Amino acid sequence: MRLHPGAYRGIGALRATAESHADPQPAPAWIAVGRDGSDVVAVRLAADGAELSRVQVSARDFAAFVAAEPETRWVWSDTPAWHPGLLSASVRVARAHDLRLCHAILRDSALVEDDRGLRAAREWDAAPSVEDVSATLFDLEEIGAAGPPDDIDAALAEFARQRAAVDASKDPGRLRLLLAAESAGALIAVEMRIAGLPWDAAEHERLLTEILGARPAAGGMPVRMQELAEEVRIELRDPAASLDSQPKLLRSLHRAGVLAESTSRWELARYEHPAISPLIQYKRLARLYTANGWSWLAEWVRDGRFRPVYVPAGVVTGRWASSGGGALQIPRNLRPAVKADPGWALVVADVAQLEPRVLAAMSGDAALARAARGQDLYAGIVDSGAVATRAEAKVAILGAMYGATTGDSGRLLPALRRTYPRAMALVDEAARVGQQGGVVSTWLGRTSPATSEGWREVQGAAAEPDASAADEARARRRAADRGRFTRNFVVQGTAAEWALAWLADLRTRLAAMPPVEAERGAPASGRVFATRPHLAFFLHDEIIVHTPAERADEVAVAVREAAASAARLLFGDFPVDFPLDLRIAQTAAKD
DNA sequence: CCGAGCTGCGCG
DNA sequence: AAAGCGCGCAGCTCGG
Repeated sequence: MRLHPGAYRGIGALRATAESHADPQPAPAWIAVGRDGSDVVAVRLAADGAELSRVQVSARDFAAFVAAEPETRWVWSDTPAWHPGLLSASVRVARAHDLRLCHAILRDSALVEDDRGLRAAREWDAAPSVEDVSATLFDLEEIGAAGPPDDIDAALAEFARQRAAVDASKDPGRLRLLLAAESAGALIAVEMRIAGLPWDAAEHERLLTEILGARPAAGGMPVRMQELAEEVRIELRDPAASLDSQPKLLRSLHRAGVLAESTSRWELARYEHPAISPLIQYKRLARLYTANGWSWLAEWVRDGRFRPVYVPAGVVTGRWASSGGGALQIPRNLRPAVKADPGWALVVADVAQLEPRVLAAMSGDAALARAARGQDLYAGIVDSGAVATRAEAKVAILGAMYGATTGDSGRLLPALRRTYPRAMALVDEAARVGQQGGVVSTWLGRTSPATSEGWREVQGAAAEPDASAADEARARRRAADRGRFTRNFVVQGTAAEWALAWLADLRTRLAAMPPVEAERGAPASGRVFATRPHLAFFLHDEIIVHTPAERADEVAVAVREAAASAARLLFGDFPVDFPLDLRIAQTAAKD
């Protein structure tokens, strides 16, 4: 699995960071920073890592110091601990190296030959810093404890370890690319929280009232929910039936002759009973009410912006997680509330079927890549004759990536194996390795966690001569679970890398666009972003850019070019498309 | 009263 | 129609 030789051409910031000190051209400088009381110590580093100079800057002068070094690559402990302060001073760095995130990658990467130094540096296994101090007194202790070390000596020592690990690794090029993309993502995560997602609270309330009925006066349930609950109780002939407690509801259903084993929607739907339909409706509304109702709106939307905390690499596969506000779960029916400011527009884009396309590319499966040539990969699979319908193609591909063994999906896998042997071999091999306790890696070298002690104990117990049938069954089950995890890891993780490259490249393109006049700005987006297009949302394979309306077409081009760059950066000239569904609109409503 | 664990459901 | 991956969050139950 060599990286395509052309992979580093033409990609701006990512490329510059990725090539780093191996580049024969004079590269932009590295400057590592650390805190010393309220001052900042900045150390300029030569290409070989030697210290060139050291200065001490007061906190108030730090932003100006950074602003004077536009080409510099800043090496810092943890992006949330450094970037917000610069942004609030209207300074935006082009490139950074996030020591905490890069530590986690290199510590576990199978490409790193000797990870002993990194493993010993346990202080870098810290959780990310929490920079928002609008916290309660109770939370403050946690904030003090959070984050990796932020002094200059720790930063320099860790940076030296990381460079040595990369230089001695099996594939420095890939790892540099991954570290650059990860660090760019860390910048973007902070920037998107500060800019926020433009959110029309009035439209949100209108939708709530339309769906749930009038807002309760004090602590009560919305009207429509009350009505549905009443209807359920009447149909169950159980005036006291509780709809919000799973065990109680189950007992009520049983008394009414509905012998469901759970109260989940798909199971209830199988029963014929007049209480079922209003109950399912009630549950749908209750979900909206509790997860994204008026309380959510009051807590999370300020000044027309939803500002979640994004957590880069919060998922082991490298996907982002989020903390607070459920940013990764905004329900489709609330998307009309995502609305551009007056005079501004949204550019909403997502990649159609990102994961199977990534699988085609990383496995070098030309047949799957051919099926992926058009806008709809599933239609392409039908055309290849592997399966009969688009629905089958979808369930088969998902099953291949998730490790389905039964049902429609499992039944279709043999056909998929015949038609796409290389793609299937890649995921099957990932599953085999994981099942046997090994680790697997993404395209750029992020590696799955080692087995846990508990997992190894279960496997060990089953291997004993006196192991019971139950021991063996448990071990087989746990091994299969892990196989499905590693099978999915390589695809989900590589898709996350593609998305990071897309984001990073787009960020650079947007930053290069000329600003609009201040009076046409969007002040709620923050000083740095108020007058120019900026990323406002990211979710695995989807981005939303908030832009002055007259720049929307230009932004759309940039979004497409960034996707093409990401594909080239990861997979070189391998012929696989990553087509975007892209629209320019006032709202993010899905059609 | 608090926290862990479970269930169910939203997103990809 | 609901098996197979990854999450976060709300509400409930139950044990301490």
